[in-house]
Amino acid sequence: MASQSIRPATGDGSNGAAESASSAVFTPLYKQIKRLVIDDLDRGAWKPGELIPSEQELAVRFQVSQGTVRKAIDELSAENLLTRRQGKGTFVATHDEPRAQFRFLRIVPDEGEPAPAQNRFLDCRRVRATADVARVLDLKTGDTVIFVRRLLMFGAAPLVLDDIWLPGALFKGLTAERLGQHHGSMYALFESQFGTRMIRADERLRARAANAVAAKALQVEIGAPLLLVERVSFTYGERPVELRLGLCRTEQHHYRNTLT
Amino acid sequence: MASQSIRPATGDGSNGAAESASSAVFTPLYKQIKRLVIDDLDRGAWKPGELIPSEQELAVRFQVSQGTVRKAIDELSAENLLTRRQGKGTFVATHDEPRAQFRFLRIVPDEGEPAPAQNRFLDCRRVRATADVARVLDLKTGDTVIFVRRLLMFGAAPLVLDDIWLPGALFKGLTAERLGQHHGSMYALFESQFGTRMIRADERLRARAANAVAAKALQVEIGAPLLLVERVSFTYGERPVELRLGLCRTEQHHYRNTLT
DNA sequence: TAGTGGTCTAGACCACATA
DNA sequence: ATGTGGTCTAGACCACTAG
Repeated sequence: MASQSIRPATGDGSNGAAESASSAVFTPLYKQIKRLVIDDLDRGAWKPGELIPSEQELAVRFQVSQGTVRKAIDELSAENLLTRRQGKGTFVATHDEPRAQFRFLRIVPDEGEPAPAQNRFLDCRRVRATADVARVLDLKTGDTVIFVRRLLMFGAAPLVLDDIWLPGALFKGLTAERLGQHHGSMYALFESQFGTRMIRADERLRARAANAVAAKALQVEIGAPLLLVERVSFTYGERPVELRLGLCRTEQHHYRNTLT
Repeated sequence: MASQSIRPATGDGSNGAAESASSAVFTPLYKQIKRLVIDDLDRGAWKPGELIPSEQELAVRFQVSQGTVRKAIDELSAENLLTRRQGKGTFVATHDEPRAQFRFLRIVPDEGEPAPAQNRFLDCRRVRATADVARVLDLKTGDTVIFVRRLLMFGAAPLVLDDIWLPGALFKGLTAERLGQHHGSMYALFESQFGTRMIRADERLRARAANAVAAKALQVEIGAPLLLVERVSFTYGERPVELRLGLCRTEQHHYRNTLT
């Protein structure tokens, strides 16, 4: 199965693949393997947290050497789609593992260790997508989307007010109750209960004065400076699946980032 | 040269290195090679932009296979310390190449392409390090540091006000004049004229109300919300070499980030 | 044509986890 | 003992650059 233009095992070291006619662009074998594995992940052949076949098994399946499979998995591992565990095998990455806990939560306290935050869900309902929301989520204006308003608390102190929009088709049955019952990050719930895994996000950060709604929720004065985080999250295939606008107090916390 | 605990070319596939006594921790050969190359970069054996020896030559020098050198260089390339160019060779990365131009400049316009920004240097002088500055830069309180105040302009509009502190010992002779004469990024000047290359930076972002100084420089009202970016930059060996506090207007621009 | 990095293979052995 | 990923080698050929 799943062996499109992969080379037919010639035995020499040449690349007998990715060549159909004349002006075909050169695509390395391991990139093709990578693509096939991503497609399998996308269609849910293996669920988050599950063990995928061994390198040797994939090598046989795809009719390439183990080293070529290895290079493909190396990249998928670097992109946080897969997780390697020596002696055990290779697993589909998940938002549950503590290692990935703060990958999508960049707000941390100025002093001390990042403490676990509590969610308070202020709203959760089905609405019609505005033109803006529809454009970002690649939907049509008026399509059903789920709107969630969440207050993130660090202890007793309100820290972030998030407005979140999700495609209704992917998140049927999402309610404030289910959100409240779940323990762990929202993305962990999304992947385990709705089969949608967030693998990348683009963010835009700005400073913005608190409006009335934000001021009340975050317990600051109207006009107080807040950090606005606009996030679009993507699943496999660069498909956008979440729009999130977060307003954050930054007197005792900050958004951390590393430039490399 | 430079062949410490590297294996003495046994010919089999085993790892004859990194083993001195009994409870020695295992360190892969390619990690050792990587370390040696970084040390060479640190001591300036090859300057930014220069060609380093070929993989084959390094393999002979270090008495390992080309594949092992390759893996070391792969990682250094992924960390932006080296740049590979097929057919040409491997080069020391530099802040001049347009590819790396926006690696340390995350402020971009909401609409349209990132336009080149102009610098206006408001101040540049030698001062004594305060306790805070000394701690961050790993100096002693009272040590000489260079203080630079810069206004970053997008066209005629002031965008970012940066206060920058640099270790005096590393940047002797840095003046507003030399800063003004140089075309290109500050980091490009630092690496070409002072031999200090920034390879990583940690940032903390907050929202903050404009004070009198910032309001005047950025042409906003006092109290207007600004994005505060606190940056500590590092050179080889995790040595801090720059503290930067930037205040940024974000009505028409934003700080972009990608979570992966 | 020669030299560089890029890909691919085959096989060996090491480190780690589990039974 | 077995199976997994992790490292290392040796050698071949491909893609790209430049003299």
